[in-house]
Amino acid sequence: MARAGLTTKRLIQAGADLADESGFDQVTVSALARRFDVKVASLYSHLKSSQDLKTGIALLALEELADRGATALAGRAGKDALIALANVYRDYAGEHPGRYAAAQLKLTPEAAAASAGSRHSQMTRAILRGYDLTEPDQTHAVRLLGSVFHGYVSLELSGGFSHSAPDSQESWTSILDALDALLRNWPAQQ
Amino acid sequence: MARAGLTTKRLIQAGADLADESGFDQVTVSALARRFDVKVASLYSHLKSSQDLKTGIALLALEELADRGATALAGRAGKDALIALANVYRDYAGEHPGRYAAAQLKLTPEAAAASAGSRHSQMTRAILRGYDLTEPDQTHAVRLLGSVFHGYVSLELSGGFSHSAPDSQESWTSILDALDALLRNWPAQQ
DNA sequence: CCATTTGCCTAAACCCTTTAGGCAAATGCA
DNA sequence: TGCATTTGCCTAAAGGGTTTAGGCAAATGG
Repeated sequence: MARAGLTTKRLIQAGADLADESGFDQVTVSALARRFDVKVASLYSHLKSSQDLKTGIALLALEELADRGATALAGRAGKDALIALANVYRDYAGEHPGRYAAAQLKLTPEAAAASAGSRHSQMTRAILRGYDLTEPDQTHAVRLLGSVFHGYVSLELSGGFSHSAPDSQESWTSILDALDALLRNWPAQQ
Repeated sequence: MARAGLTTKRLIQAGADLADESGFDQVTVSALARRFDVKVASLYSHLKSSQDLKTGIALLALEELADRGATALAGRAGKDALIALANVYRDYAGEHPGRYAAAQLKLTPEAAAASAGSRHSQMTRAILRGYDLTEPDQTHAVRLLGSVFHGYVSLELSGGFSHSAPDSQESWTSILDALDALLRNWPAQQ
């Protein structure tokens, strides 16, 4: 009988595609086995567990996002960079909702350390070089931007802004304008 | 044999407690049956499905959050109100992580319409009465605040800000200061 | 070309979901 | 109080996901 050519990498890629097509909660070892037309148990030579698969998809998504971010930031600064990175998150979530959902998984400390998580905060910090913030405000601003990007995209994805005026795109643009203004005029310590 | 006295309401309450104790993904009809020392099938007289249970927990959490918000906003305006409502979300998520996770469930349009969701946007809008914003900026600001509250709390809950200086509380305070400043100086249309 | 490694298989145990049908406790009405 | 009805929890069973153990055949390599 011919072999299917399974590898951990191919399984995680296919799992990510499955997540985008059917939702991250539909990602199961069984569904993946069906997709490769292979028996379920066969996947356990390549995956430690179902959790392992999900973590793999999360790490893949974080890498892809970081790669896109790095490309988007190249040659940009200030508001330009802010908008570019913000759109990376929003567009990625729109194109890959399952992968994006996976990226929200709570990782174990080890997995988190091995993830592209630090690249993400580095990128946000890079944007802030175009503004005049010093520590600890810079860290506060990194956390604010992370919160807005993640919060907005996740509310948009769960349908919070649909079917109500104004358009989500309009709010997004306006919010990025507002964040830029805020970063240029970060309030002094109270 | 004595009866256990199950009702839909009690089941959903217990499910919410279970979520807070063990995580929302550990909420199953089976686990709930064990908690009441009852056979699994018995719960299906009170719950349509496992999904129904989860939706019920989400709706409960949204109600509780809205109730806390209404209490916190009473008699407050401006920055005071902003801080009070923001802390409602953050504190609730800290005290009830499982319930908070449930509240992020993507609801069906019918469930969403029957939920306390609109109370939440009304509360945020109420805060903005203390600032000088007119439509459509007010809606943009509502969406920004929703994004920051949800985004920050969810990043904090998933461990994003732990084990790194400065303290999360410090960033939270600073971010709320910054949002207040931003709302007082919302940039004019570009 | 044969030995070893590797990959996918069958089999089986365990848990969660959901429906169908039954018996006993609670309720309500005379 | 006594009986009929309703209601609540039960047993049974089917279906699907996870995971481990052990086996055979295909690929690999000396």
